[in-house]
Amino acid sequence: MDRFLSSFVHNVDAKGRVSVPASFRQVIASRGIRELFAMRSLSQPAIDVGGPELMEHYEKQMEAVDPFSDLYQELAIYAYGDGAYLKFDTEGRILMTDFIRAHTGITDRVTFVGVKNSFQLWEPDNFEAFRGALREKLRDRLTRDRGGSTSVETPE
Amino acid sequence: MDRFLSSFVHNVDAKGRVSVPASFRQVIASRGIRELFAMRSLSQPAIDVGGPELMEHYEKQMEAVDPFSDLYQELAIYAYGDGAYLKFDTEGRILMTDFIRAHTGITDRVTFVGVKNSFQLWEPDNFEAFRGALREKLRDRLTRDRGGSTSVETPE
DNA sequence: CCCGTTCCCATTGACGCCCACGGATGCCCA
DNA sequence: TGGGCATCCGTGGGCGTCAATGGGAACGGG
Repeated sequence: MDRFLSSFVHNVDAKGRVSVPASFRQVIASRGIRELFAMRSLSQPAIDVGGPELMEHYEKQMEAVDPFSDLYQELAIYAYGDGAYLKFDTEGRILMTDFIRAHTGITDRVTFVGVKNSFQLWEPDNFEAFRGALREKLRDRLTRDRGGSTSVETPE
Repeated sequence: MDRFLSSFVHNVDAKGRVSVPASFRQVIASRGIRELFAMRSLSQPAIDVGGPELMEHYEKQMEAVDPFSDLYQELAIYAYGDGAYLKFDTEGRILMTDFIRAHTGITDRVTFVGVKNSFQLWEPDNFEAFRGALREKLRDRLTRDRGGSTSVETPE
């Protein structure tokens, strides 16, 4: 039970707060994550949330780049300037800031999606559409690769 | 929590004052930074702000240049000539001087961008445009040469 | 003496902490 | 096996605190 799994839809209250799923909080605690870090996903209208590894991932990549190059500077701005800390309140809730809303389209509901070592925040309809498209894509690929006599069934 | 992280937009009042984000002031205090340096970014319409390491960073960068060359002279003038020490008032605010405004285009709002060991001052619209372009650039790089040594990969 | 700069105080709006409620779940015991 | 109970979790609201902001007063240099 140490990885983020499954997805949950939670409500945003009038103050912009959302409860982080209890199971996610458990994972966070068991991993010893103290500070929750959030980054805009590069390819999706979603926010990636996780521990410091999320940022360290980019730091590692920066090590291979000339520290005085423009690319290095740009990576630094992306890794450090384009994210935010998320603070829990005493109830285990986080705030949907403008930074999150603008990138995801979230208003009054949020889908939490577990992605192993981190999780994502989505606007529920967006995620539903994305998930549907993703399934189809994967199904096509699977049927093709397997010679595709029958469709591939996934448990719901 | 000892690095400059995330970005904030603050207002400039009629006297030219802006509140430095509380979290940045906290980093400054925890690092024991006494004097805040400000100088022009070499590659962006932004001001770099930080402690003494910032100046050392510039100096290292300039070491690659012949100290008696015109380029060196020009770099020195560019970076130092218009550089400044920033003083806080009792409220934790700094002044938007003319040289800051001229280089960045800042008028009545400022974006503070954390970049690990220092932070930057941007005119909000400029930064937003820059950030958008940067995201696109990094995303292209990600999808184009996947697995390449210089590629940028997202976690998971 | 005037102007710019720094200090001090007031306001307001956001955020963190506290408590309260209701539904669902799981547990215990008959 | 089924009913009742305790607990946990998601949710909502009230309140105190602090940060961001704005304006006025005092100070100092030119």
